[in-house]
Amino acid sequence: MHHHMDELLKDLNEPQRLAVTTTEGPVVVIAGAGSGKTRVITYRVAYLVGARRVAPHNILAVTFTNKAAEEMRGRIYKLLGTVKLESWIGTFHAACARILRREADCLGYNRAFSIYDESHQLSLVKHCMKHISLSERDHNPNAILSRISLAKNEMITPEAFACSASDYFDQQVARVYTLYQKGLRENNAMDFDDLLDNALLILKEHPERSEKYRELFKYILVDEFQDTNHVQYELVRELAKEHHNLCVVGDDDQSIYSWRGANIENLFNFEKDFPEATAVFLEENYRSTQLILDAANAVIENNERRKPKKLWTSNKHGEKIVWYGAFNEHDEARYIIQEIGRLKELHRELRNSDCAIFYRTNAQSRVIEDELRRANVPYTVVGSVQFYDRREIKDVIAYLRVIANPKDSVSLRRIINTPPRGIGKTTLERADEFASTMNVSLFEAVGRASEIPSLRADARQSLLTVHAYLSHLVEKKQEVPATELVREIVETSGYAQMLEQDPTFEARARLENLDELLSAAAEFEEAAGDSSLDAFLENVSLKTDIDEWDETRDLITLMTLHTAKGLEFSAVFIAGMEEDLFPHANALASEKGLEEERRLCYVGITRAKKRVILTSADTRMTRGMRNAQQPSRFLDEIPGELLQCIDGTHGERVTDDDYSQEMPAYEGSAFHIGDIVEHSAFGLGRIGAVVGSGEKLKVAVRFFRDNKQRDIIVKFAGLRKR
DNA sequence: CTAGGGTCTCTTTTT
DNA sequence: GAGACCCTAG
Repeated sequence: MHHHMDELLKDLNEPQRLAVTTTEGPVVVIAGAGSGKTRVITYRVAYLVGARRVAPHNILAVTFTNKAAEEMRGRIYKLLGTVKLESWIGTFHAACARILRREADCLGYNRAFSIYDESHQLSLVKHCMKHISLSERDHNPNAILSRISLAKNEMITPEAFACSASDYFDQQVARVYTLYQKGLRENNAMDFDDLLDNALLILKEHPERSEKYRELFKYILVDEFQDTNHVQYELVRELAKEHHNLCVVGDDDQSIYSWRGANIENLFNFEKDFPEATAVFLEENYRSTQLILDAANAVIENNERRKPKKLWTSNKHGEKIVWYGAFNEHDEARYIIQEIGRLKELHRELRNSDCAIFYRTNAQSRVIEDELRRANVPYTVVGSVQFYDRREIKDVIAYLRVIANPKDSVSLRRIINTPPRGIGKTTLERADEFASTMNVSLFEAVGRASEIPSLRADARQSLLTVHAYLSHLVEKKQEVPATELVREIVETSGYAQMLEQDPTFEARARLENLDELLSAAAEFEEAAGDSSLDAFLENVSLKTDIDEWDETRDLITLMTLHTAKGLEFSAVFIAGMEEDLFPHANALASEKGLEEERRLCYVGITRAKKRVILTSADTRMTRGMRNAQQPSRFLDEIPGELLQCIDGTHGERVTDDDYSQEMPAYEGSAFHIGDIVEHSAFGLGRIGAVVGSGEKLKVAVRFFRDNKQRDIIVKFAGLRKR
């Protein structure tokens, strides 16, 4: 060990040191933004290993993203120098998957189980709905899926759910949920929620399998504790039962995942559940200027449900926060780009990678990207269309999944006719039918196509051919590394051929992406020292958005506010500071929803070290409609003396010549945003959006009578201006 | 069975 | 404005 532990502790302030050295018993650390939370966690692990001589494999450290885990691993390694770390550092989902690969056979899964991401889940839900003739038109599969997921977050089984389903919607959900869960089992698959649920099940009901983990994890650390859900909390409690050395770190003001089942109460209740817990508060901020903290504090103070605290810093006061009110979203984007250029000229040391643009919804990135591209400014978007979300990548991965787990019929369905092999809807339906009557997997049914009399001869042959092809790969998977399998699939499945025949630029890009997938597999193999297909697939399934981000490149970074949590930048731009966008309309129904939006705003502001630039637009195109926007209430919550307001809607605008063409849709018409109009049936209202022209001129009107917005086609409605 | 075109829905955030 | 999905013609 090249650091003396005393030396190490000198890097810490008083409360940080307390959080690091209180190794025995439960500890809760309330760590404000920028208060050195990561430092506390890494030093704590280093301290456990270095000073308390704890074996690394006796430590379980749970983070929110793989990237955070890797970073932590790297930092600890640096602190300790020579010690090789074989500790369990990773996300909840990764840790659970690791346990389940070993133990899930006692729940009736085999160790090659597939992990279903959202798109798999959705296809399974749709498949189940079809089975019971629920139309997708009347029942939104996404809504059903999220209801199911929330139930699973609470460990509510399909049976229990069915019993308590009171309204029509829940009753339908219950039917789907039952089938869905059955489907997962038949496919030897688990979704993200199952990873947690099943791990907990083993802990609670299979002590013979789980005792060793309680024993093993002498020290447990949980980061971002405010974003844990019920099951995660239970998991941690179970695991800590033996040794009680549980340290949780979190910040109630940064809880932003309640929609995913996260329960902020976990943090509030910790001291009740563990009365002997040591509580540590970290309120000294090392990241931002005092002015930025003042603004952030002012915003978050509007929340009722929080532990009162106030961030402070010894950093200097700093520049005012800028609010630029743009004419529209293009103007907004151009202002941001121009301002980054200005800042870079002003501060020579400022790099592109010191600047970040945050937004509430992924859709907002498109316009910003367009303008960045137009201005030739190098940028990267974290999340949204990630690499592993691309169609061709998903297709090849689906092949791999089928090979790893032939029972995975969701994946099989995806690729059975990609590239086209003459296996259409009817053929697949018949194979499906056979599978359920014979009670075998779809894969097996395909292999026994000769026994399905209703099939046409050519369809039967196609099924047998694809089955033989896949079986051949299944046999091969033991002998060759994952990289080799990827190469073979691309080359021999006809997938590459299909793309090569397609002359479009897009097909070319897809081919390149497949090469990229090969590199990714090779890279993983090298980094993990594991060339097995299962390991590669697990790595792919549990990837998080942020994991793909390469911050060493000098690019301006675009991401959602959610993804931004845990990061810091010199200059932070937050675009779309408008009512109904941020705070988002869907969150406004409840005070709780609004408070979460506010926390998101707090997260955004506190990412900044030196500068915060907030922008809003007067009108914005959403879903092909131009809408009038109001500035976000969060702007009002920042004290005026901390704000420098720039009105971009008059005078010197950041415009561009060929842009002015975008507006004619309503320039010529008699109806404008903001106009008061009268409708024969709905009465008076105010125009919020105008789209189209001539015959097709359509306006969205919010009527005063019921405050509801309706799309009105002017020609039919005989709308009159007042 | 496939391809292509037209129609419809959607957008909150993601492990 | 974009992707998913359905329908229809070959």
